[in-house]
Amino acid sequence: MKRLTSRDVAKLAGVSQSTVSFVLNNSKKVTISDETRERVLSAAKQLNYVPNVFAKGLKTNVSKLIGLMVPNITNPFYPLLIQSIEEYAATNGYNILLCNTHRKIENERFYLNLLAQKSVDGIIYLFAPSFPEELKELSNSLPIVVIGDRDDNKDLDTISLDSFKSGQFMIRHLMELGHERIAFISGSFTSTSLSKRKRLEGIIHEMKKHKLDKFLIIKEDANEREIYDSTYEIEVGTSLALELLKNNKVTAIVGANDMTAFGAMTAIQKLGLKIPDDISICGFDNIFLSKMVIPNLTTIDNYIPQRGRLAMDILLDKLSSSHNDMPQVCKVEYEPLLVVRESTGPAKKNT
Amino acid sequence: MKRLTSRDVAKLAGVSQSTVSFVLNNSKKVTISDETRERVLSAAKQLNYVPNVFAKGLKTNVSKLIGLMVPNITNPFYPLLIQSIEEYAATNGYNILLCNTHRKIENERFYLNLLAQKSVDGIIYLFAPSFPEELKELSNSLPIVVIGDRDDNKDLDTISLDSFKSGQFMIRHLMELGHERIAFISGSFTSTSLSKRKRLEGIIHEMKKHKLDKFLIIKEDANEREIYDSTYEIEVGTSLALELLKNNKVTAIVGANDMTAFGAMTAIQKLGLKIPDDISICGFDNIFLSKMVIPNLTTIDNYIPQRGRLAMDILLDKLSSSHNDMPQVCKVEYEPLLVVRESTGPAKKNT
DNA sequence: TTGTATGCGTTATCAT
DNA sequence: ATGATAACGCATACAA
Repeated sequence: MKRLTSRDVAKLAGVSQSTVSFVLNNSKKVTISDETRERVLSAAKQLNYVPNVFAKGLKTNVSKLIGLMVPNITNPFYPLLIQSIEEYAATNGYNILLCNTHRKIENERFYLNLLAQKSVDGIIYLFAPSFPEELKELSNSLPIVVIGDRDDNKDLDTISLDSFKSGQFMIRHLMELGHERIAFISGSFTSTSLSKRKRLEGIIHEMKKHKLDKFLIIKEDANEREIYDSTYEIEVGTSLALELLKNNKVTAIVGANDMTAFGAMTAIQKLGLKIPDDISICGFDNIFLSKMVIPNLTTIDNYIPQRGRLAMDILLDKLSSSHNDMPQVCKVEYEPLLVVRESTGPAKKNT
Repeated sequence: MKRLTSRDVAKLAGVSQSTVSFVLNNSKKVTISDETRERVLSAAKQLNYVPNVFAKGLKTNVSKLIGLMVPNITNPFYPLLIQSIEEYAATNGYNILLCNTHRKIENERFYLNLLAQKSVDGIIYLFAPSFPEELKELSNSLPIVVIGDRDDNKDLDTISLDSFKSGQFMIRHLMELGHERIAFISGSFTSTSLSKRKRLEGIIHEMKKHKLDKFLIIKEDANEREIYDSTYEIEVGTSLALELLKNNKVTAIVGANDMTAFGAMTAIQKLGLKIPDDISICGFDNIFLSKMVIPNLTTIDNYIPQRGRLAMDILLDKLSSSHNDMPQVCKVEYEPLLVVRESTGPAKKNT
């Protein structure tokens, strides 16, 4: 059973192989009589003909493949992003090549090489790339879009969201509720977790503005653990919160993200404290769990699906528009959105 | 800037193009002097030569691509599976082509065609395929492995786990704790959720064995909703549990999976009941969240990472072993493992 | 409007 | 041990 080719279709339809190619590609440069077109089409259907990607690619140099660099697929934040990208890609005939880096630079390196080999048509990064210069260079030959934080990189197309502002927004919200003694807890800052860092900077900036920065406590996990699943983020939240509340009086805890906030909630409940009566808690990301836990978590929405689709949109745009007519770098920034739920309330007065 | 080819490497190394091919592929049929080999290798490195996949594929018909059919990537159950598969695939030079079907049969159809076009080297299904006959046919030309439930399909390689037993195990556990009035709650059974159905069957079977089946209450969500993210499973758990507890006296609730169980926990807490003192609750899947919530959830472990790796192992095996020497169907079954945690306890006596 | 002919960059067979 | 050469299946410039 040998694979059938366009030549077989041609034979059945009684035309030449090139005519088959014209018909099947809807070639505009050539006009085909309706009758031959019909014959070719039905012959192709009858034989269940599927063009050979390799031969096609060899001529056209397009693979209809998009490489997707993901830091950690088990963190619920990313599947949402992946889903929106994948769905949109599929409807446009593109497939997603999944590259889960585990936030390790050597994996990123590995996949970058692999993607080059597979000659993907484009790459989407869901985190700040570790080799920006190299990617900039690469972006001359294939479109690359980064979904990440503001200033993740100067020279690449980026769909960003200003995490600095996210931090500010959250603190403003807490201050309006009367909170002054606030703690920020976070897992260790890896090189790829720019967002966390920026959130903290925003927080510090806002606290300073009101001369309250001496009341800010920052708890960061010391051990640089391997992050293999998001259990880590939750555990860190629990342990840091427990440690924190042993020695400090705070009226609000800000988690570096929702997962860490969940961990902290667990700790608080363990200690028999009430949220938000005794202590307010909030996170970042607005992952779906944040509206499922009790109490619902106050958080910052990052426009995940929207950004995913936009990234794919930009990619498709560059792919279609003959590739070299818009050399300028494209930057889009979303404004973070505060989502107030049940886990934050007025600061407890007496302490 | 035109792409460089093996011919360029040959020129630089001062050998013929075919020699380059021999060296780079470590061809066993031919012996190359160490000196030429060295020259070719260094020339390739110097030029940063990357072989063209299309040309290579055209000759060899291998893409080093594995299609991965996933029902719903936002359900935390799947990223774990995906991760183990992807990681193992990558170390063997294979890439994962992600196909998120949203549990819709038309998407599955769509992706199946797409995968054929991309000429993947193999396919892994993470759910019971909707077109088993077609896949059986397909499996003559490329390996297909299903990770799913026992009897998901007769004729395909399957890494299964007997969900019927899972149901039995759970009921036995609850009966040992003295529970007799038990409720099972579940989202609507779609065609692709065989596991849920089997779990329920196991539950019913075990209850019948002890003549307790008239004390079993089954709550299934009526509306066939579009499942776009796993929020659904949680919400269903909450609403069904609320409804259930309004009219019925039960001492234990079994969720169709961990997510649904979480939802039920939320409802129970809302009603001011204590887990497990007033009511026991348990789920299936042992997703990472089940050991993070308070109280920890009693559940059934499904050996997710192990099964993922095994699926990839089988695929790799079939890919390497010249493809036709083991025509028999491969079936592996894992035994479900009961994981007892805090959410189940002795049945409340007085009611 | 359709058919002929060529080349894309490999691999692999056959000479040398 | 190495080089010339013929496919692989398709797209496309050119001829008819």
